[in-house]
Amino acid sequence: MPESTPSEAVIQAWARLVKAQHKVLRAVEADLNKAGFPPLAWYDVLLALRRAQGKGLRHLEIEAQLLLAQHNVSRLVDRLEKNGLVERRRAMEDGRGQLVSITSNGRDLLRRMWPTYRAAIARHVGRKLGAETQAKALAALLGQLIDENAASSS
Amino acid sequence: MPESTPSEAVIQAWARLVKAQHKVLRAVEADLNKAGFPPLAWYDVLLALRRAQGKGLRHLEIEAQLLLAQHNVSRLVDRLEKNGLVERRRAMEDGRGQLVSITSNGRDLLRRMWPTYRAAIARHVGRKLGAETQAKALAALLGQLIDENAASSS
DNA sequence: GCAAAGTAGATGCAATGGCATATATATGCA
DNA sequence: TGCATATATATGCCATTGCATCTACTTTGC
Repeated sequence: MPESTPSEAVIQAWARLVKAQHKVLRAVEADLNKAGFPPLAWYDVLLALRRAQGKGLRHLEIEAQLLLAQHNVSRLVDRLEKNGLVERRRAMEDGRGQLVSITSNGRDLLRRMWPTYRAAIARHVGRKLGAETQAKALAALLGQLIDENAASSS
Repeated sequence: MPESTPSEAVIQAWARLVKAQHKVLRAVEADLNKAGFPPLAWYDVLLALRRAQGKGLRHLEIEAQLLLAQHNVSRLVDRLEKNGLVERRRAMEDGRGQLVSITSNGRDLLRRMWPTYRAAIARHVGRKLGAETQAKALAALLGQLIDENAASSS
């Protein structure tokens, strides 16, 4: 059953999802930019690489974790490499593959960005949500939207 | 008091906000694209114009409603005009201003897009939220993020 | 009434993203 | 083995966005 007509509440949730994210993301990016830091996408990639420990990640893994298109990963990694934040080496099990790993400069950037980033999250998200329970509720609901097979019954 | 350290729940809410919006927006845009329709931004502008009735809107008003940068409004309106979906005329109270209004082609596009758009919202948002109360709760929480002066006490 | 400052919108340029396609390697199967 | 197909990543081209600046008109202060 298609259920092609969403309720008013669903439409409003959708509209606000787009608007809230847009607004908050812009504000956070602006704070980072003002402090002289690169865009959030760089942070995200570096963080994923740091979590992967020394092993490094394949483009495919970065793509899946960050929901990026393949060609964008390729070019984002280019930029990071050009800035000395990551290194590429060929994946030995697969001659087609690249194994991308974070450099010490990359780790350093992560460390230096975090205080600014953290403060931006607190200001633009934490401060707007009165209580801790609201943050938890929001995280849970958004989790459902991300989840491949949530609800769907109704 | 700066409160520069957000709780884990806030950080998670932030991370999921970005991820959920990204994922859902992509999916909705893909559905529209697959059906041969222009990007959502066009719909948003046209919808704002239709709501403004015959009077039309200034660039400034579009900018504020859609959270767009000024120069982007200028070019987005260019594209819409080129496609015969909107008309510009000088604002008579202010010689610098443009008054943008929707054409009948524009109205027609809105009508034709809605069924596809609506179905996409139902599929990518409605279906993931089990109950109506969840949609309402999500809309309310996201509303707080958009609200200029929400909470802030804590 | 006019110069100075302000505001609305446009535009050149560089960076980024999307789409299609190219290149290199890997795998499957006759 | 060897060719057809699949997979991983790169790249050319065009559209869109961001940033800075430009132009045209308006308002303010004298």
